Amino acid sequence: MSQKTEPVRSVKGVRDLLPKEMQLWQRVEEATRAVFSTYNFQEIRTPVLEYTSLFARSVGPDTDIVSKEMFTFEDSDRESLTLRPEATASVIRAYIEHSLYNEGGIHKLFYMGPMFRRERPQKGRFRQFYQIGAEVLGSMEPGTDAEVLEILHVLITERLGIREVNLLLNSVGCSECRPRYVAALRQALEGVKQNLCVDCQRRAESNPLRVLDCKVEADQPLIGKLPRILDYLCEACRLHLDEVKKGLNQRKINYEITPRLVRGLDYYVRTTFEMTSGTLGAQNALAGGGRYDGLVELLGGPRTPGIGFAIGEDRLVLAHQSAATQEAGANLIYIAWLEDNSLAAASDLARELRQSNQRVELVYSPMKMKKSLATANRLNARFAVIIGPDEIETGRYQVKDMASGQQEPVDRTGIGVYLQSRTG
RNA sequence: GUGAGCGUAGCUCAGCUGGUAGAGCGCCAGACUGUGGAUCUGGACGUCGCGGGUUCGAAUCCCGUCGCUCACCCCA
Repeated sequence: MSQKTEPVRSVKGVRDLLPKEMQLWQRVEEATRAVFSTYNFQEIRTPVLEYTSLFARSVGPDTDIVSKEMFTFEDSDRESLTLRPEATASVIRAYIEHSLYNEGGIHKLFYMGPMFRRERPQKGRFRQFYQIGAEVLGSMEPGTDAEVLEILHVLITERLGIREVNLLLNSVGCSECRPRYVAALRQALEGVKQNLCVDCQRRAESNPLRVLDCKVEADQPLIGKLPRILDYLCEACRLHLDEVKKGLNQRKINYEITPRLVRGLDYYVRTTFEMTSGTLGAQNALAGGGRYDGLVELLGGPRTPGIGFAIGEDRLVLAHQSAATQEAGANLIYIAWLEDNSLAAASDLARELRQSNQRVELVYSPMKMKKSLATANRLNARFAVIIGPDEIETGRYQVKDMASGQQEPVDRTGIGVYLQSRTG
């Protein structure tokens, strides 16, 4: 009889952002643009689709992102394409491809948009997620690092009022000093690794730095005794870190030096950081980033220092949610018409009000007064304009303030001004 | 990739040890024929995720499967 067809549905780990939640997203994005603008950052948009080799070369072939989390497929001309898992590589690619370095000076760029990683979804983690990011190209000054961190701080804690925020700071050294540290770490692990969890035993071989990131309680005492990268930094890296710390102190931005902070992308050098919030659940990283002085060169451009960060917008919205409420129909004007012959007058008025940028709702189905006002109420309208035979005849429409219930007749010709002055 | 929990009305959920489906909210209508948010009355809406098994009988028990959620992992 009624054989129901299987309804279509969305792909695992991706989701629709419905109008109700989009308000929050819009507010977050507006604040973001405003902040970036004050620091004279300019927006850049790069494609979602890139050649796979871009990420293999920049992010690193042995990272989790590249080795198991990318949406990669072969195009019909046999080219391997990938849905971007992050945007720094793309921004650098664009910087090189369009020879922006020839313009001279420092490039300060920001972007926002969807990224894709094929992970198992959970709270704050999706397969299509959104990042807001910034990249500064052409400055190796520690003052730049401090300003980049200042932007994060201003946006997240000051502008968006997110609570329980921690800024974790570390230096992962450079190509000169990091290998020395990794060697020392490997050696130290040889002695103790049989007492660590199975994951750590594996990491000790494949990626010793990852051991530092282990969260297993029983492993902590042993990990605490491992060599610290800060003790192995070369002179230049140590000075750089000191200057960044000074910059943060001067700005009165709280941070925590975290020698165990390791980033999941291979291109980072020197300054690395992460911002977490206790309001988020297990996936508590709100933003992360660092310096990547060798990346532009690695991707075929001129030697150019860089630093940047990426904020997880989904998580930012999640954390922002607590403090946010906004009525749907702010300043909405609802037009309640009563008889067929008043519809024309209603739609004329609607068009006129809209021309002066007022938000107007006009429903075309005929309704009784009672239902019409109930609709206005549900839409959370600020005013209802009542137009019926009496109003048409007198040329004065009833304007009702929905909050107070008060209403008064207003001259047809003066309605625009009347409403304008009351809805701001 | 691994583990745990959960899939019943638009939403939130109840339904004990098997007897064939309920509440609240929401929605629609009326009480109130040109005045909303309160109240009352009535109404519509369910392949009980899907498939199979056990049984006279399954939302309930068993197996499988799909989906969602959270956690591990990893990261933003």
